[in-house]
Amino acid sequence: MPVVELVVAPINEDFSLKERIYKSLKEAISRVNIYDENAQLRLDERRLADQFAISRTPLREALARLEQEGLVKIVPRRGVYLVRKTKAEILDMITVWAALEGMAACLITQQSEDREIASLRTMFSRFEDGQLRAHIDEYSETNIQFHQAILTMSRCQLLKDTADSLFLHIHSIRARTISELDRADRSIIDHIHIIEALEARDTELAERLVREHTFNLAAHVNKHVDYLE
Amino acid sequence: MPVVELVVAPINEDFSLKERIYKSLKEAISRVNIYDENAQLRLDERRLADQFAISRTPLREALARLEQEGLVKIVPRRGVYLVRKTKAEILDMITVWAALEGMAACLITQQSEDREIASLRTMFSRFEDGQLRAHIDEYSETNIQFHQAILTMSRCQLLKDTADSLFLHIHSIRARTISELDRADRSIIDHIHIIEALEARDTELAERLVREHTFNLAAHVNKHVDYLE
DNA sequence: CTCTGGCATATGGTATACCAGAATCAAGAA
DNA sequence: TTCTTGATTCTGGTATACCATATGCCAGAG
Repeated sequence: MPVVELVVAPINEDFSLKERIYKSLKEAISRVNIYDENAQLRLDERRLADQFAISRTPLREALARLEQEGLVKIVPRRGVYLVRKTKAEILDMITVWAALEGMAACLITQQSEDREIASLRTMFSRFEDGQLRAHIDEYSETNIQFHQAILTMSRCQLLKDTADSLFLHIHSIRARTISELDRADRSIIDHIHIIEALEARDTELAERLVREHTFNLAAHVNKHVDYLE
Repeated sequence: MPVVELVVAPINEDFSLKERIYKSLKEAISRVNIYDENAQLRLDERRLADQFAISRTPLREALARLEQEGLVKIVPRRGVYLVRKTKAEILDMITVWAALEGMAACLITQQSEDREIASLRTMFSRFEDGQLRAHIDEYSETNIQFHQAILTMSRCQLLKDTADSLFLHIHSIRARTISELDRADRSIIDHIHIIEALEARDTELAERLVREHTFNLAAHVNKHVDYLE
């Protein structure tokens, strides 16, 4: 049957400026190392509005959302500031992350199919013996993807969404600490053990390993990270 | 030394309108049974602005925050709507809640003092044998306070904050289901067992009991709650 | 009666103007 | 020099006007 009707695209195009501004700002913030001592923490509403070539109104609505998310702090009549998390807050985040990812592992052992779990293994195939240290940057990325995959496989969208909102803050920490070689070695071993526990459908072990892995990060941060005040 | 200086109140008064509007709206939303078939889900920006006697700008910034939180949905050129969660989303929330409260229980067994844990017992002293059914409404409130207390005692502020953001949605469900008498009986027994596990510093048991208790709510919702689509 | 098209209206989106508090700096007094 | 003080400027807060689209009503064509 030939097409006799005009078929048009559903058109969606995220229209609103405030939505695009929000995403754009969030993306920009994630690229700034806010813990660098020279980091510019102050944002200027009017200057930003100029740069985006929009008025302050939609920009302010985007900022209101970012404040709700804890990325910026708006101080009345003082300014808008990027928020630096304290070490205690980072540790709190890691604790919550451990709870979320642990639950995800728990769910995976109960409902995922074998081949799904097996797919986790392939993520690390590139980094077999000896290849790890040569591709440390690439591994850092894979490391993050692994944890994202765990959360996604839980099939609990909120679990992943909640973790994602923490991710932005933990991201820079994890990427920074993984570059220490011995931690990368340790990390990949932990991951393999986690995968094995998932494959064995050992709910308690899988969850325990995930938590321990995450709490190792917490311990590391607690001991070695000093740039948080 | 006599007071020779003018001593004035510390002045704080949450200045910004948008902050007060935000809280006020959130509070108002929590009082509406959005699942009632007659519930008015549509919000009118201009009418609300009139009622608050402010302009639309700060109101819209408050709405932007509420949207970020998932309480309302702003549809471009259509309107602002209160969000009805689907049953699947409620179940997801309960899953995340279980992860959070479970972690809280875990932390409590490791770091709380005995007297802190003991204070949980006193919450239920009013409802000893036979008194429960007579004060079912009051118990519903205590029930909620118990779970809040667990999260607070974890000393992980983010754990509690994250749970609080879910609380608004779960609140009405928990309050509604608890009024079935047999569930209240079961509930108080579960709570006592949880407290006993905490007192015994049995980390794994405490966490498991908390999770099971929460998942019982999920199962109940899954089976008996039909007003969510 | 049914359908089409246009107009009036409602509603959120955006731009702009103005306000008030805060910071900065300069000038003058001690 | 140092402190006070006031003016200027900067910044976020708020109000208001206007825009574009969605919706509903109604008249007119068929």
